[in-house]
Amino acid sequence: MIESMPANSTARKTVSLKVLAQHLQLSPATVSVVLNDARGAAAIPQSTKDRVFAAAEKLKYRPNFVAQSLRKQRSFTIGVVVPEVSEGYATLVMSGIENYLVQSGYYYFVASHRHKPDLLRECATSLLGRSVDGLIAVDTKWKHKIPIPMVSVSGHDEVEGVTNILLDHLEATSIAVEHLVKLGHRKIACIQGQAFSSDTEVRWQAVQDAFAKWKIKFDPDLTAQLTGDSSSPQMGYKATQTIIAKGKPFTALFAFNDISAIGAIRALRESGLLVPRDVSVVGFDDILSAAFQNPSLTTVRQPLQRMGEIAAELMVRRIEGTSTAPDTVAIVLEPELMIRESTGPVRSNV
Amino acid sequence: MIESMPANSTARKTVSLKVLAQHLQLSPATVSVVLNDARGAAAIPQSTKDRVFAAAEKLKYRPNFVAQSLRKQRSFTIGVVVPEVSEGYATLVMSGIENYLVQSGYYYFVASHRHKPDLLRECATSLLGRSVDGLIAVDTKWKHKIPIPMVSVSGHDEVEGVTNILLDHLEATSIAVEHLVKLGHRKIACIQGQAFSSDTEVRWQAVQDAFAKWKIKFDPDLTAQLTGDSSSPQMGYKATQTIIAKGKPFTALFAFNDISAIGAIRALRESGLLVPRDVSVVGFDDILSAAFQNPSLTTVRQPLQRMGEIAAELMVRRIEGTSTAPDTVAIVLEPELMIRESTGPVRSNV
DNA sequence: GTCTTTTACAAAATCGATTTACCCCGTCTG
DNA sequence: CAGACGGGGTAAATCGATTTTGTAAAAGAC
Repeated sequence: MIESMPANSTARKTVSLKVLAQHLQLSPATVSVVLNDARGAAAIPQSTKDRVFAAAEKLKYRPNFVAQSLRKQRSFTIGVVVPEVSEGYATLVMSGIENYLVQSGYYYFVASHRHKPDLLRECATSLLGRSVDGLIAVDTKWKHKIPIPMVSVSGHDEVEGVTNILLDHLEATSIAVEHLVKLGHRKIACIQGQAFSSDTEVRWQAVQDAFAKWKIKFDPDLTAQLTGDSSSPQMGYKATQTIIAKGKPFTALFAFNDISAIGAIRALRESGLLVPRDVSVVGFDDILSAAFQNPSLTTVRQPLQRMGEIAAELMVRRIEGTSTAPDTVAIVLEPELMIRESTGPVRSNV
Repeated sequence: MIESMPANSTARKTVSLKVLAQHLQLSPATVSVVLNDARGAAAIPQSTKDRVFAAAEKLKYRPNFVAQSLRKQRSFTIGVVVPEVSEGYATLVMSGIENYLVQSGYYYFVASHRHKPDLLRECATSLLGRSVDGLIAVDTKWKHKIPIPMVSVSGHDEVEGVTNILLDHLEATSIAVEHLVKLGHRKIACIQGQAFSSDTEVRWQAVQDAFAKWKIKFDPDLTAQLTGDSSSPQMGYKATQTIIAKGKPFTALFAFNDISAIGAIRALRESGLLVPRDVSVVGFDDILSAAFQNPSLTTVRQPLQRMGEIAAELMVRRIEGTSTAPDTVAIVLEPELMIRESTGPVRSNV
């Protein structure tokens, strides 16, 4: 440290408003007003404005985001709470959220709670502490009211101030069951979601309704629930094994989601049942790899990416106060049945 | 607005340091010193400290993060740049990054560039503008020097100040080819990665080396490159079709990654080739669904989640100045061959 | 008993913006 | 010619912390 710092040091400090103003022989206030075209900017002559813009450009002035946030009490950041980052469901929604947010100048923090209630509470408060402008919860049960706007994707709890974005589950299960029924299936096994999943209860109720509607007899022995808190196909694999172990015949299986359907197909295959020859399998979600399974998966498509986009849009609208809708409202999206190879007509000679 | 605000309004402002101090009849400075156990706290008697802590607890004082960031010139936020959010590769790395970051009190912004160079530049500057403390690039080619610490996962460019985390590609391709050779394969087709993928070049070179090492003749006709900028299996499907169309026989296929391997299997099946009976297929990455394909995928496992964790750890160490390693350094991880159902011995009667 | 320390705090500067409230000067109006 | 008005700005407050510096009073040293 004997030598003095060379003048042309590469460690160029970022220019602040103050140095920009000094350089212009103006006050920071004026420069700020001009750059933001704030009220009062009308009084500044165009010549001065041009000088300001030119200098800002030349010195590459970028307002400090943190300082701006502090002053404006807005962070242009929203928190996204998901069960797990490395999961097809959540990432599709996140991708939709991002699509919308980038174009609106927002960023987002992701926090995952791994289905642990205390972790959920913790990441909520820690996001709040980070001054996010809003919270989007994905596939997460949420009971509390929070002091900032909140949008919930596939949350089914009605909480004050929370906008829900959901799939039409009645329609979803109905078209799936209808598809199976029209293929001749009557004995339909079911995989129920994990207790912690926000869709489990609603979807299960909808399945019962669809069974009733299509006059399918409901058999508890043809049902198993996903266990464990991972989202690996392993869980669907195990669930299917327990159903098979009961020994009751069935010709179709309606899985809670694609991940479990994939595991189910493996379990079926290992016990000598071919899909779709012996058992037709229907999944749920239409994750990216569903179309490329072997056999490719017939599944109920949730427009997950779209749901993310809508969530983000609603969020931004609520934050910026341009929302016309009441805060607590539900947006219902329609499912689409993707018919692929994993379902087929029931074999009459079995 | 005629009635005055009720005293028990639910709109409780968050308590700032100032109101906490007022409540304690102390100055903000003192309270801050106590709460942060800063130098000078030694002089404060325990009784006062206790009062401060108690009041902070009672009023639920949470320091304003934005204000803290502004003052400390540290945002405890790092930027993560990925090609695409909804992609198995990136999400696994992200999940590892998150694992480490939460426990260190950091959050992260995700920005995706969809392989567009201008978008990449843009999201870099916009993250910089958000005052992130560091940048982690995942599967992204990076040429520029930036004024903050940077860690690159699977980046192969040597840039000053950038820490690289990479897989031992020589070993990776070697064990894969060895596996195929030992099964009797000699005619091995290859799917090359997209030009924009950061691993493409290195891996391709490594494949050539492995072929030389195991004395496999390299045939350009048994090679196709992934096209398009999506990461769907569709690309592997098309690539495989072009290889098949050439009409040259082959008994094994080494795909650039699992996604393309999945598409490849479909293309093979559609042209009447069974996996692994007629053609063995090896993937790369070991994404979550690889084990649950049908047939399950033999693949070279990259410890993606671990790589994310290491990236995050290095990043935090560099930010906090506790890194012992030089900034520009490469961490090399070892691959693992996951042998599953998609590979088998070559049939002698073909 | 004076001088120096230590104790126990508080005032004020700072981080980098935004925003409110003025101020000065010239011109126009009555 | 006094007062109003508008053009062209600036000083100072503010957001909510941290940090440096300062300063009374009490305690200890000699």
